Amino acid sequence: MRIEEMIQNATVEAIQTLYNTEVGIDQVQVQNTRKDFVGDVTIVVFPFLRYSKKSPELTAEELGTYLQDNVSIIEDFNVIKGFLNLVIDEDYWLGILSEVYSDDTFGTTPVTDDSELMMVEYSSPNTNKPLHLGHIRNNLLGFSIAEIAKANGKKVVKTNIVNDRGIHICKSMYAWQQWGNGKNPEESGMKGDHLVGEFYVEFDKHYKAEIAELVEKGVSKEEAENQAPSIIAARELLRKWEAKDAETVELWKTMNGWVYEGFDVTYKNLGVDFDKIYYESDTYLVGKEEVLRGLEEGVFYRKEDSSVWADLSNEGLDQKILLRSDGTSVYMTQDIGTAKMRFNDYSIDKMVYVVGNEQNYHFQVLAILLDKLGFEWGKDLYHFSYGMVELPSGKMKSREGTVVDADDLMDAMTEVARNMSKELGKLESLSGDEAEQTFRMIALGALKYFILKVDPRKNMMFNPEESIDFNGNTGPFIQYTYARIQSVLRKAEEKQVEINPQIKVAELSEKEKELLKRLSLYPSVVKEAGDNYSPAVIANYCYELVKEFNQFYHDHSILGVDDLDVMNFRLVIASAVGKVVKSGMALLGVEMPERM
RNA sequence: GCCUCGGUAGCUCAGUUGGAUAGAGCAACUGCCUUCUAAGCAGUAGGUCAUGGGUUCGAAUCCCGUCCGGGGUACCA
Repeated sequence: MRIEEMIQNATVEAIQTLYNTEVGIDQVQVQNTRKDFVGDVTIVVFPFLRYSKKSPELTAEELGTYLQDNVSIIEDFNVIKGFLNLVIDEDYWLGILSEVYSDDTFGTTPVTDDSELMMVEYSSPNTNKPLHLGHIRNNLLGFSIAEIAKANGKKVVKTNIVNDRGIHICKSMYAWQQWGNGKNPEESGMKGDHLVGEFYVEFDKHYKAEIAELVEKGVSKEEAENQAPSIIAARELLRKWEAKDAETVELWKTMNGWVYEGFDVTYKNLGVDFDKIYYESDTYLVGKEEVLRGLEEGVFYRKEDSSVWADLSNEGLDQKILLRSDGTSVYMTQDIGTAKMRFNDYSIDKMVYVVGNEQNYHFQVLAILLDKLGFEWGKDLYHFSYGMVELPSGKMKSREGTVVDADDLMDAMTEVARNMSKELGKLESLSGDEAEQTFRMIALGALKYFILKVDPRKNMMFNPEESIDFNGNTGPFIQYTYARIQSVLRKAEEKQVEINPQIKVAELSEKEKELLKRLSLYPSVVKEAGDNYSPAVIANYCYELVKEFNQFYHDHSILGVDDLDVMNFRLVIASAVGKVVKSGMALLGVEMPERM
């Protein structure tokens, strides 16, 4: 049992005995004692004054006495105003330490046969352009949430819905036909997704010029946007694609193939993966069928222009289109089909969509629509809604080229890591390959930590010039500390020092005790991260732990002490910190280098 | 207009179900590499928690108003 629960239970019991009142366990606030006070955990007694009908000090005194007498690990207590500070027996913390040292799965819950199955959808790229910084946040969050769920004992299926059809890819296809001159990734040496993205931009350039030309001739802007030859051609391609025109489908397959090859590289570099991939081209028809079924069953209605709508005014929302007047499907249609297919394929207990907060409304509607269509899981969907990534220059816009490209960013950061490492004279003993691998690890560690340490729900600012930082509260700082711990452990091994996790020392220093207390928190941190879908909780915990260790490391020599018991004890602490940090960072997808 | 999310140091962010004197990092300034890795450590400085009220033993945190910003708002995804 966790110490917090233990004390909560004992306090409930104390209040029952002393004041003859039943209180709920969650009414007992147990928190870590603030640094400047004596004690390890603190109970706030203000809420109990109404039962004790005594002053805060007296109430705390009474509770403290009871707890000290009845809970074996409570050694002492003191009272300051309404705060009851409890001093926990050192043996308790030492017990945690040897647990961390010997249990490789410390803090995690094993997956069993009857574990809940959670499906996490993330990434969800369009196939007309390469991945950018916004996708990076999505991918890192999705991957991390899946890992955190696993650590909390859930079965997880990571999934990706690829938006491989629609007007966007037709724009790239048309531009390639018109101005591509048969360009392809092999001959041009360009990454496939970048190549296709180039034509998407090309399309937009021509499209804009055509609009301007028409407006010049006196056509209204709205009409111009519909009459521009490029857009008409792109729409024609979409129509031909839906009609399964052989040539069009062939081009579509080829260009998507280029994009997938490119995506594979990006995903691999980013360190994310998927268990099951769905394609919109497979799911949109299922969605259409479902909408038509809903129409027959009277939950949707058709307007005179033959478009299909859902009336959500009873839910406090407005009308939502489900099929266009020309019968083609919209975004929502596809999501209905995808959901149906997924629930057919897996027995999903929890469906999580990792999608930006700009789509909050969409998912609110999706849940209601699925519910209306009779899927009992509809209202249980969880939209993990994360904030946008903003640049100093403002919002990223693909078409305007104001995006930070994912591949470029990773390359640039690796470059910085390499230069910095050389400047610092590090890793000179490693082979070129090993060093290169470490540079990448550091660069990705910096990027992942930077993005995951902030509250996912909030918008975040990314300044490409300043954000590539390797000092302070960063991934590399954590990696660096880990590498130093490994270095100490290697040296201990060279010296043939045996490590015994059971050994005790006469007295714990303040810093040592702080470290043990923090280590004991890891399981509840993992749980909290799982409950709140927040990798940031883990990132911040790891930083605090590592910072604490670094201070310890500077004040306490580990291998330089004469007392073997003390050396042993400090080695156990170092090793335990290393293990927890590695485990925690793995939940963020951050790898730990053995040296750096 | 309506809906929704936000506003904490110059900048980027933390801040436990309301708890003790609001914390980190960056940037600035001071020290510390002959000693287990200085991608580090120690220190100085930097705050009317947007703002006005309310709730109570206690508010950055909860409620209401105002200001500022992001996002959404019927045939883009």
